[in-house]
Amino acid sequence: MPELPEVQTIVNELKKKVIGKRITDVWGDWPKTFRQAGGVKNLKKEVKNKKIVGMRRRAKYIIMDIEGPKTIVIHQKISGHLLYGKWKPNREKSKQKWVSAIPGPLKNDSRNYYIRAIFFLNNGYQVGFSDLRRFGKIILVEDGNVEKLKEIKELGPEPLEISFKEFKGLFNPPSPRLRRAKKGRIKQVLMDPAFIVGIGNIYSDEILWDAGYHPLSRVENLKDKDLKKLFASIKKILNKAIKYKGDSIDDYRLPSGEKGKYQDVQYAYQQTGKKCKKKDGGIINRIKVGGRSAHFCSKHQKLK
DNA sequence: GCTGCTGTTGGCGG
DNA sequence: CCCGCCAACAGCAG
Repeated sequence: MPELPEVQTIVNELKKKVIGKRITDVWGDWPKTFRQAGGVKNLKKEVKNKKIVGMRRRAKYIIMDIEGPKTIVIHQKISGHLLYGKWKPNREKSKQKWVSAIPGPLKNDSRNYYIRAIFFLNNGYQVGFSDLRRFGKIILVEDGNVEKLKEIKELGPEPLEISFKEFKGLFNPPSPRLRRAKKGRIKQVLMDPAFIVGIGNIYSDEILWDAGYHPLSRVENLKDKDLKKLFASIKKILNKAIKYKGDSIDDYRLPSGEKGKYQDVQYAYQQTGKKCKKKDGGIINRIKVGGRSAHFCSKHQKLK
């Protein structure tokens, strides 16, 4: 699933390819994907012949600035990921409408088959949006209104951009976000984008494994030294995952179609039944927390 | 054929 | 009001 490290990787890699290129055409076949862009037809009209001038990440959103008054905002949701390649319409009768003209993972990894949208560029390449489950969203917004989008304005801070002092302030009053001390189960708090952004099911499990807290721990029970430990693990794990170019255990792939490498080193997520990598005699267990699966070591992750 | 999984929002009930 | 649960969205695996 694309979380902060995956979205950051896609932005980093794609930027190198598309900045300065002109969008010559847009294709799409799933109206819901484009609802907040006024439909594919409107999106095409607004972005055609516009140069891509910037690309950045906010939370799990990709923000693509183009010439003129509009900005493209993309959320990849569960299975979406942006790819950079060349696709041709498939002439044969099949579920697949576009087929990669470039051999390798774009062509042979089924996670890259589900092309729902294509931005055609003036260098002959295309940015394809593969999204098996079709939950992804492409939004078109006035440049000045990006931060006012309802999806963006309620978001919490970026975990890699805040100090410990700011982090601590999120839990304890006085905080601009809180009237009273934050309460709740630690896994759900980490995954709450209105509290802190970019952390989903994979990295909440990984961070809690590293920090040594059971996912059902209550944040109101954390002392300053516990918050310090948690904060250090957030930075450490997210930075490590960016270094590994994300986790491809599920649908996420790099813009090249290749897999990230974090799944080769991950500690907890989807490791049910395996021995804990701390070699502490613990086994990775799985429970439900807020309707989501939580994976944790039975030995070293303590309930607070 | 049914259940579970997944990010995010939103609604319901205790 | 707060908390926890669940549906919705879509498709595939088991």
